Amino acid sequence: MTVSRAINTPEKLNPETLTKVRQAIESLSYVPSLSARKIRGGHSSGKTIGVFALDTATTPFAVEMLLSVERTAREHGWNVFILNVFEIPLTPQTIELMLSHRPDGIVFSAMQLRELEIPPALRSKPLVLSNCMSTEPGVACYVPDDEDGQYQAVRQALQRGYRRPLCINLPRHSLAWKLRQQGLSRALAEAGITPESVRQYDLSTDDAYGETIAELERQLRESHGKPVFDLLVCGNDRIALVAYQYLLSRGLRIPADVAVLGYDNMVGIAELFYPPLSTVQLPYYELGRRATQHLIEERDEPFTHWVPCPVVDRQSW
Amino acid sequence: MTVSRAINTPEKLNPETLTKVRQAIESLSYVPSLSARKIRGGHSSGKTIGVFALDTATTPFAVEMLLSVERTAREHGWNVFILNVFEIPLTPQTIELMLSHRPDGIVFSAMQLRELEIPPALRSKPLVLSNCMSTEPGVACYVPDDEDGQYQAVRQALQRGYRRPLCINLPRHSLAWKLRQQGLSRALAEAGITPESVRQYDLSTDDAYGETIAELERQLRESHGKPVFDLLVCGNDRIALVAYQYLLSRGLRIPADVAVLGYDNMVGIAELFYPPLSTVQLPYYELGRRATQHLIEERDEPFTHWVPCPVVDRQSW
DNA sequence: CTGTTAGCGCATTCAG
DNA sequence: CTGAATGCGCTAACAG
Repeated sequence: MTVSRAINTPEKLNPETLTKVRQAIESLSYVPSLSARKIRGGHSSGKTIGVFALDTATTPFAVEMLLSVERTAREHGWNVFILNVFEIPLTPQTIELMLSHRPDGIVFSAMQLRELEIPPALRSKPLVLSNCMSTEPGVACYVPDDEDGQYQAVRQALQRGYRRPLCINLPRHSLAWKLRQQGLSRALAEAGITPESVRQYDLSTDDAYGETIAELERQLRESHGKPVFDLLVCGNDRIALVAYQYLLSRGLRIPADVAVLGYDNMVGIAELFYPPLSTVQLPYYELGRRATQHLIEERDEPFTHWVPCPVVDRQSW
Repeated sequence: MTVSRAINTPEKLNPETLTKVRQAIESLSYVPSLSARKIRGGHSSGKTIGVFALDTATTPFAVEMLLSVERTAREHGWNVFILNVFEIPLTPQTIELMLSHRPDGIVFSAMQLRELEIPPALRSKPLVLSNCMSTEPGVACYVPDDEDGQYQAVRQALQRGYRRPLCINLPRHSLAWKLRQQGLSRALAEAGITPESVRQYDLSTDDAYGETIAELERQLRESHGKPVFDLLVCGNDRIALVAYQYLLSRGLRIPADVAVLGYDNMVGIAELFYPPLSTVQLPYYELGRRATQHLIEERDEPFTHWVPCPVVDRQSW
């Protein structure tokens, strides 16, 4: 008991006793058992957040979101437990593993923005989604404000004088597609450009490679190598990467001949574009942070929270 | 007690009782508490591996290593707890947090190959390093066999007829530098090329951007745009990415004018090179898997285990 | 086959 | 200020 007090409420101990206990702790390198603390229920050792992480393998850039959950939680004295999952729906075993940790709150995070079904078993606890949305309403979720992100970016591009955009969009079925279109339209409208006049191509899958090149080739062929577009708006940085190489290899200069705008701001990659890529940042860190705070502060706002996507101003426009 | 048996040794129960218990479990959606199980010490619920993960923020590609730890452990009924760390040496708090989970074994993993000092407090438990090495001997570690990886790749390139390589290497102080040089020399020697005759440039920092372009520019200027090298051996895919864009923008064709060889095989990126990048794969998944098995099988082989780096044959050579 | 006892490590409560 | 009793959820060991 005295040891317990030495650790949790040292001020309640006689200084001499405290010193002695501390020496013992030191020499034995004693550390209290988290399991034993948790079992008692008295949350003196901090509560626990359980995190489901989807798509970590395929989209590692987004791990920032997990790091921010971990950081934010720890700053508030909470513990975090991350469970990587590779498929949805979650298997019963996976859910049980999560629940067996007795989390005080659950974060469901997807590295790739998606909509998904939340198993009822999870709704018994405080739950928040990060970078994903629930098919059913009544669940708090934090997602990138793609509408505004795309709007801001295109608006800035337009302000710089570009007038003839070509868009290579994410697949139409993706959650972001519609939002981005709205943002684009809003910016276009403000500049007095009719949406119908802008060239658009929707990728059919997430694989950007072949189609991006094919579309660019088509556009360039039509105009004998001189692009009729002066701004290439890409659904993500991966598309932009492919486009860059293709454009560069055709002797086109970026941004002199054509400006390029990405989306995502892939950590450690976007800076390596030649020239460095102007893009819109997916706010992974913020997503994780806010979702975590939602849990910690026991907020009751079971709706969609839009997190701003800052425009990252580099040299491709 | 009967519930405990229903879960752990159902065959010891009367089928009727079992059914009843299971119904109760179902209707209450009861899941045993991991903490309570762990506290008892009897490892009926599986042991626990604690993982320190360093550099996760800056090098997210390597998360595969963490996923394989998680998978491998789970396949063997072990639990995993990952603790991301952002700096070394580890702070006492971080170490305590790890220890408070009472792990049965510890994996120290670095996303970026490095050498580091292991705090004595950790050596009290079974310990294994993944993608990093200890400054002191006597610690088991699993690291990429960069010597052989570089050797294999250059050998294959030489077999394809390339004869005048230019190497843009990792910084000289990096752990991989020497190994790669040895592999390179071995391949060169086999082909009868003297190491002195090959052009080499060592990056001064991990930031590839400026120096890579400057070096390429220098080389091309010397020879009036016609490269005297027919093979560009890059210390990593990021260097290759920068080089690609520069070469392409100078009207050079890959691999017709110059072949490019990367290193790392960055997931989701190397495929997007135009043309797709031939590179050497850093075996993150294997690193994690073997390190984990080392712990699970309680191996006693406290030395460096070299894990092969497969050559990934794409279209840049 | 099922139930009882006991104890894992900790912290709340109450006694000294 | 310090200690003893108690119970958290679970299961090994033993009793019925």
